[in-house]
Amino acid sequence: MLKLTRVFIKVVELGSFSKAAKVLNMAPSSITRCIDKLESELGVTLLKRSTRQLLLTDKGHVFLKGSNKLVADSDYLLMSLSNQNTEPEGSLRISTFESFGRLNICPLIPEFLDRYPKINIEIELDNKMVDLWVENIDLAIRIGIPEDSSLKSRKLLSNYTCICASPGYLSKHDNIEQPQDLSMHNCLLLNQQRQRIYWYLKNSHQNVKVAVSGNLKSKGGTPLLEAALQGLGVVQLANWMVTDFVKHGDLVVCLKDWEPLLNESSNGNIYAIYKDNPYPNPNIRLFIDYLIDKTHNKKINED
Amino acid sequence: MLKLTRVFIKVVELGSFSKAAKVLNMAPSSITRCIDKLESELGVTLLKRSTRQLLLTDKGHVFLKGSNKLVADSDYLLMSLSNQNTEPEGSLRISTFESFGRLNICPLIPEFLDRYPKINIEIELDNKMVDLWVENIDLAIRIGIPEDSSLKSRKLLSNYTCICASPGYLSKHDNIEQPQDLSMHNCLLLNQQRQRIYWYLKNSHQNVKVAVSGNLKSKGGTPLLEAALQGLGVVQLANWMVTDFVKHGDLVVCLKDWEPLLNESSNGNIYAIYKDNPYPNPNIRLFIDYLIDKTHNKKINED
DNA sequence: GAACAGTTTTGCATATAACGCAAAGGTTAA
DNA sequence: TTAACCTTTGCGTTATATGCAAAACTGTTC
Repeated sequence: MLKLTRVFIKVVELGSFSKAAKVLNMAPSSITRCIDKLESELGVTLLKRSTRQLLLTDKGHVFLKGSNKLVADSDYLLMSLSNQNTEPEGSLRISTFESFGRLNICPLIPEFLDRYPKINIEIELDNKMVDLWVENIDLAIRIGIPEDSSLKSRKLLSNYTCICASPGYLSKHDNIEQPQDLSMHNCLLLNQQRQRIYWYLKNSHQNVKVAVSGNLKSKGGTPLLEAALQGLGVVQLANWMVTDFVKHGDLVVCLKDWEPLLNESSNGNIYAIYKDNPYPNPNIRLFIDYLIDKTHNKKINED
Repeated sequence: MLKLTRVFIKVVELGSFSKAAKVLNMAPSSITRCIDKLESELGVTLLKRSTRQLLLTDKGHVFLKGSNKLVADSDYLLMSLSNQNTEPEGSLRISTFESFGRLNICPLIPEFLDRYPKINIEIELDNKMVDLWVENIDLAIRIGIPEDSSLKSRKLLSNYTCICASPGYLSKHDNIEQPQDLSMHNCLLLNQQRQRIYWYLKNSHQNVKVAVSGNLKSKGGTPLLEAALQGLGVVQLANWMVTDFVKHGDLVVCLKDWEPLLNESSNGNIYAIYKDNPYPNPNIRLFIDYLIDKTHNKKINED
């Protein structure tokens, strides 16, 4: 029942069975069955379902409120069994991609360690894909959800991007008025896992995919940002990286009527990834909750 | 997990796998497996097991307390989904100290159950200090307010006491004309949590504390009352216990110009104690209101 | 120390539940 | 009306739960 309740909460949170299925690494049909079973056990209808939207019933609202508390109490109980009202302590090994770690995670660590001085954090900023099991990483911060079913993920924030260049670059090169124009520009390319050769954009009535190329590639955004600031080319970077530069006029957003995506279907979200371990290090949850709290309250340059 | 938790609670309550199996209509081996699975999921040992007895580990105690709360929350949530504004029903577990429960609570129960026939009451009369969370007691009746901040209390009535002895005892022993005289008498002592060795009295211009001793001690007032009636000694008991005996001359109040106290500063009040639970069993409030109504309208031998 | 009675545990076979794939059906915006 | 996306259903496979019977364990009594 508690597992079913967790599924229900995730479904409501994402407003979709299939989205919840992705996050929970389950098939959509299993989500359907879980909600069916929960409704059957409770004897009430929780959701008015359609393929396009889910609506909470009145009883669904009542149950959601109570179930959030139930799950929180359960989590707390589990945690109190491991910590026994002691001050959180122990180690936490974190891997995060460089730019996000440097700009958004590292600044949050001192306050966390002030709050929990007995916790030791080991953090690596690098842009290679790490195997959490092999390298014994407790927590990785990544864009997108890994397909590895032995890992769990929790969304930290969305990862909106924009395509921008410096005023200097734009004054010396052809105008960029539509996506295809990017082909004629030096595009600074983010390498992730495989070589990126397309940028994807969408607006209100179409999605396009543009073949792009350029003379600078990097797995992380930092070198690309620096190159763009110096007028080397056009770059697609996350808003949390470039917002301040845009504000100061060091970078100009191009193709404002289009939303750039990170792959064919989405702009990618940033997730906390951790091992699906029946005996998890409680500091993992502690740090994730801390991050969620910080990201939700501060809106780390998400939009 | 919730199902496993319910099995655990029943096992602890009955102190036996096989007894729990009978009540839950399961095979004993299934109980073993449920507890195995629960311990595995939690990563802790909850019970030291032998074929003759089960002992809760420290972590088992922690888990028991939290699991009772979890199950109560879950039950409340289920109940709030089904019927609202319908006839009160469900269970109510009450613990009260023996003498007060026998004399003042038990007589009120039949009328309460006549009024709410769908409620089931389980009441225990005993003088040990119960942990409401661990023993899953909905409502305890006690003298004084507990220091446990997870509990709430509501005053039922004051607890005036008097010091008395039987005429037979008094005719065979020295007069009791001032508090210090009590030291020379066999005083029947109420044990609560720690050994009582003083009686406290006050009048219009002074408070005194008298060291007393005697050859009979009990946690509850009933054995002391019986011994006093038979001339064994002097006793300090609540008025609601002795008023009728005083009226019939079976007991004589001593030191009428002094008011006996239960501790250094007060005579102690009687409180209804219940868990500070955001989703309380509504029957608790119902019963407390009923008790308040009865005690205020009837003045249960309060003075 | 041995016998005994009651209890938990283990091995095993069977029953039940969970799960994902693929196809069918439903919904809504264009 | 069509297309895209989503939920649902049928089905086969896999995983888990369950009870029976026997073994092992525990504590009391003689």
